[in-house]
Amino acid sequence: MSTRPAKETAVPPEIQTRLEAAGLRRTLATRAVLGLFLANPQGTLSHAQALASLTARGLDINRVTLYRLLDRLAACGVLQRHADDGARTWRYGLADTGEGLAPRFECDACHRQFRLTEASAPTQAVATDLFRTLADMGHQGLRVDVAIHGTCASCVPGADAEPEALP
Amino acid sequence: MSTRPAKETAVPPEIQTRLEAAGLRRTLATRAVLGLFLANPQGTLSHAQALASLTARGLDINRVTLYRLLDRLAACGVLQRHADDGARTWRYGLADTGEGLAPRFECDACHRQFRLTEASAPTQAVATDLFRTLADMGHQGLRVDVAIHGTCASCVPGADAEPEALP
DNA sequence: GATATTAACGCAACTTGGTTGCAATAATGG
DNA sequence: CCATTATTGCAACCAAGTTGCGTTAATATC
Repeated sequence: MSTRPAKETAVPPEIQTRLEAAGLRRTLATRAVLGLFLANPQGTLSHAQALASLTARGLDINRVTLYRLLDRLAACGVLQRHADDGARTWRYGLADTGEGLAPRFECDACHRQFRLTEASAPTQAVATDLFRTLADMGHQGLRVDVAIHGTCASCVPGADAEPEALP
Repeated sequence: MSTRPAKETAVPPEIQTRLEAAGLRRTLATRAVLGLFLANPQGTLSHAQALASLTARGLDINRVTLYRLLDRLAACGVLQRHADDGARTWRYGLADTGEGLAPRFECDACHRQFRLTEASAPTQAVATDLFRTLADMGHQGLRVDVAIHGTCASCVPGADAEPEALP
């Protein structure tokens, strides 16, 4: 086990820009949390999961601090926050950077989530379609959120290991 | 103001069936709540909203009772429950009966929601597409939930009346 | 490098939406 | 009418998230 601090995942310029634009300070916690999400760009984390990961890495961050940090990152567009259907919690994930509007898969069993980037094209098409319909009705559509609920591969009965549901 | 009890909206056979299949009893509360949703089939209600409506109609139902009743109705497939992105609450609406998978519109300002039945066809198409992709990946997709976030017509700046955000 | 400014932090108390245990009621089936 | 069992109401409880406030530490400026 290395004695050096965990290697920092490189921060994409896209994100770097947003951080600076919002005037966020580069604290230990900020970098750690950012690294957490960059390590698994398609996944999402609940506050509890993130806290657990940080603690596991030796970082002792106050839970309130983490709440606020996640909020801040979401506010400046680096993270995206949405309610978890199933658990009554928020989930955070890296905000969609490119064009594609990727649908999310949400496992009803383990509550894990991940973006299905490969399926973003058709979704995008429907989205623009919907926006048009809405505009005609006088509403203003801002974003479309496509969530697929089901059982993920590793939770399907018969899979190797059935991961325990995380908070 | 009439002294007769509020007229009961006719319960569609589809729903009737599910109620009986689950062996639910036809209590005052059950009928009242059902009527609440049947009165506005496209809309959704939070627990708080439903309770307020019931109270406004003179029904004095315990908040816990309502929680449980809503749960029961959702469990037997009459209602559909999903987390409200924005408020940290559940929202209930009549379950989709027919084929069409209607996307939901969710107003960020007043938190009201309603189904866009007219836009269900293209959404359905994408859904079946997604299911196939997911199946190939080893997941078991069960249902797709399309939510559009935005500002509804009556909350768009310049509208006649801006309804206050409801809990 | 020293200093001022202010974002970020940690703690404790609080709020909200929802859940649980249990005794009292009231639909339904016979 | 009686037995059975779903449903109700109450009170206490719980988990996730929020707020107020004094302290710490990035960043900017000298």
